[in-house]
Amino acid sequence: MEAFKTELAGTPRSLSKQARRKQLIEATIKCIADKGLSGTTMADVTQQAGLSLGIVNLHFQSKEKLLIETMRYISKEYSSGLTKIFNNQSLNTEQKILAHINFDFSRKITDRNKLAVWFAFWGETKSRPTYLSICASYIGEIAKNLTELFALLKQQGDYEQVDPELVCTCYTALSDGLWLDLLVTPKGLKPAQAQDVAIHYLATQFPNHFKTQAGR
Amino acid sequence: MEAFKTELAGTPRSLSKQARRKQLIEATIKCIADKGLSGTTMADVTQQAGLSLGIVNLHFQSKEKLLIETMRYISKEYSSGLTKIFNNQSLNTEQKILAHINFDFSRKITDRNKLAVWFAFWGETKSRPTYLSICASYIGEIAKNLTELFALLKQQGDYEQVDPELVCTCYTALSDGLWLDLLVTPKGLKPAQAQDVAIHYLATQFPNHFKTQAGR
DNA sequence: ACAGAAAATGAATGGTTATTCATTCAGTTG
DNA sequence: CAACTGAATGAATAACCATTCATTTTCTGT
Repeated sequence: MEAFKTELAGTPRSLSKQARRKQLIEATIKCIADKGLSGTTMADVTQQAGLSLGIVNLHFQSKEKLLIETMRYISKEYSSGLTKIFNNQSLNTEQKILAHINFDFSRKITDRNKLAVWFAFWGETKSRPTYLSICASYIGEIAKNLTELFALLKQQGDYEQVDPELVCTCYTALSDGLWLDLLVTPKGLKPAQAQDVAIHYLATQFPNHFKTQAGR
Repeated sequence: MEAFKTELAGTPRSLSKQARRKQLIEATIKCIADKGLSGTTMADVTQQAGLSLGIVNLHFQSKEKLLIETMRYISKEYSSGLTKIFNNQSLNTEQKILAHINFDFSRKITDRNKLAVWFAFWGETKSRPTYLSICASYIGEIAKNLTELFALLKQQGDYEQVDPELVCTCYTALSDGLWLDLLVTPKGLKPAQAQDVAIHYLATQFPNHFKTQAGR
């Protein structure tokens, strides 16, 4: 029986180690959202996880490394979702772009706890370039893919004046700004409305493919 | 002589107090940009200002209050600049919008030290609603004014399909996202290019008033 | 069931930092 | 110029917090 387990996705012990790390990272996300990056202590994180004080150092060696892994965790979650869409052979260009937008404003991504973590890290980027270096490559990849999708749609839809790179920059900045809005004024814009704003912009570039939603 | 001074903008003593506070706030901005919000200590701030350790508590009572005043300082700087434009009787609607954009991407506003402070505070907003409450009223006022300008341009330019409120939301989110870009990837987008992106969007709404810049 | 190993615990430690306040310094008044 | 007033200083304090590690608990293989 133990041989069986070992031959699968790892020994029970290593599986458990991964699970513990994930548990601690998710507790960290909750703490950063609740208390801010500066207000999050090891005691907070371990209490949130329902574990003992020393556990973080056991699994991550230091607080700094826990924070870096937390940043990596949400970066990967975001970028892997988009990569899956981009590589999905059964979707055409238009459907991929639509899936991209749906993902950007999905419940998973607009979860205020995670948005709080994103912006907590962005706020420290200038003083801690490590945080940036973690997600820089993901961001570059995403921009490359999205630009390519816009370029394909330009060809297919006969949109001569469209500048795919500019549209990618503009769309990306727009979604960043909408996420900030969702984070700081939850009583204002709702995710579905934020998505409508993003579509409103894309409709200006690709009017035959995207229609601004009527009313709200 | 003392009566004279007292009747002006305050006694020399109080003037000096204001100057000291400003000096400390500016030192705080520099420190937050250099070391992050969590990494900024009282020793850092006072050393940056070239003053002694106890001075912040003397003038602001506590670190928390210093941070709040710092947030208020940059909020006011931003909103008062825009209010001045909005109230400028010698500008027409189009010129006011153009002045607004120019201000948003001016050196004063896109200064990375100040952007770092903005985003440092945004990142803590969820856990510290005080930060939000400080600038919430400024933000509301700015949105109201900008929406009004877009509504006027809609009338004057015969842009029937334009939704001024939507355009305001979209423009505001777009500039937030572009500022984030300027902060985190200074090697990428430059302020002038960011401004071109913003104009590119406005050109889709008001094509007779704004033209997308050729090339970059 | 037992030995050995890994995981988890949390009290103790040491370093950091906000705040205090007795003292010093600078400016003003009579 | 002497007395007074408030600003500024920075050593001392007290609280906080990341990290360590001796001990306990839990799991694994035989």
